[in-house]
Amino acid sequence: MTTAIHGLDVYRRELLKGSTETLILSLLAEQEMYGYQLAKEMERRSGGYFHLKEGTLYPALHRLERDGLIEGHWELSETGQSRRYYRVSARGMDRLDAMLAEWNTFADAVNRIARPVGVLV
Amino acid sequence: MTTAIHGLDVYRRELLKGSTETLILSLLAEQEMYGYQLAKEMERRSGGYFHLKEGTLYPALHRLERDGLIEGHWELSETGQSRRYYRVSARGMDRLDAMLAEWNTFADAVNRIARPVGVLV
DNA sequence: GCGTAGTACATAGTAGAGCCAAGTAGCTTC
DNA sequence: GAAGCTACTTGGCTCTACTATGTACTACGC
Repeated sequence: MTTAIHGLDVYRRELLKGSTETLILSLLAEQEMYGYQLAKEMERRSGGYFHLKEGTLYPALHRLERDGLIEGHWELSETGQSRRYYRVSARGMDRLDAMLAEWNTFADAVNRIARPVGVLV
Repeated sequence: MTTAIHGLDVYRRELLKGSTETLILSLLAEQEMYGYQLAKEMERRSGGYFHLKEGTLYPALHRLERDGLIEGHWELSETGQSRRYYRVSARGMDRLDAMLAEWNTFADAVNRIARPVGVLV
């Protein structure tokens, strides 16, 4: 019976909702990257915690590009594989700032409710 | 044009996904409450940041009860209104501990990616 | 030559959560 | 008796992460 464990898996997935785009923007703001590279980098930095699936990553990139927050262009690697590199637009940088501020506010609010004064784990 | 603002609204809503149940469990772990009271208390503590809508709150309570994490019972207020009070079950307390630990891990992972060393807002 | 594995991107379909909207119902105030 | 607050319920909608599958190229071992 994996019910209890499964509950936490769902929980982690739901936590991720709304954060993936911030995470993607954050990484691209540092450096131009293509999708696959981005997924690997995110996994590396989070110590394996974040493992973006294709069905999450690519639609998210498409959304960000559609909204004008990132800009993509094709490049051909030396091995002959096509890669789509993305960089953050000016508008995307503004949005990233706003999202990070929002994340701060959100995390503070959660801590005010879930972690009353003096309670440490 | 409210496009930019709207984007952030969506972001906040999505951030909330996966956290509401933790927040509800946290408040109920301190004290028995009924739904309406819980919503007010959450709003009060978060300084108005969290404003749970009925369509979010009550289904969430039903889910938590269905999963055996909280237990509810009806009481009649002195004004004659029926209220459903909830308290956290033993299983719910265990789950809450796991969720708070998960929240910590998640928040750390986000900060590792979105806030590289030395970058402060 | 062929199977396997890794790289790299795309997308149809599914499930779950928050929200809107509308409804029910009791109480108070005017 | 209409409005407004309290208090709970539910159907339908949207959005997002995931599953699964497909395409296509490269590299390796046999």
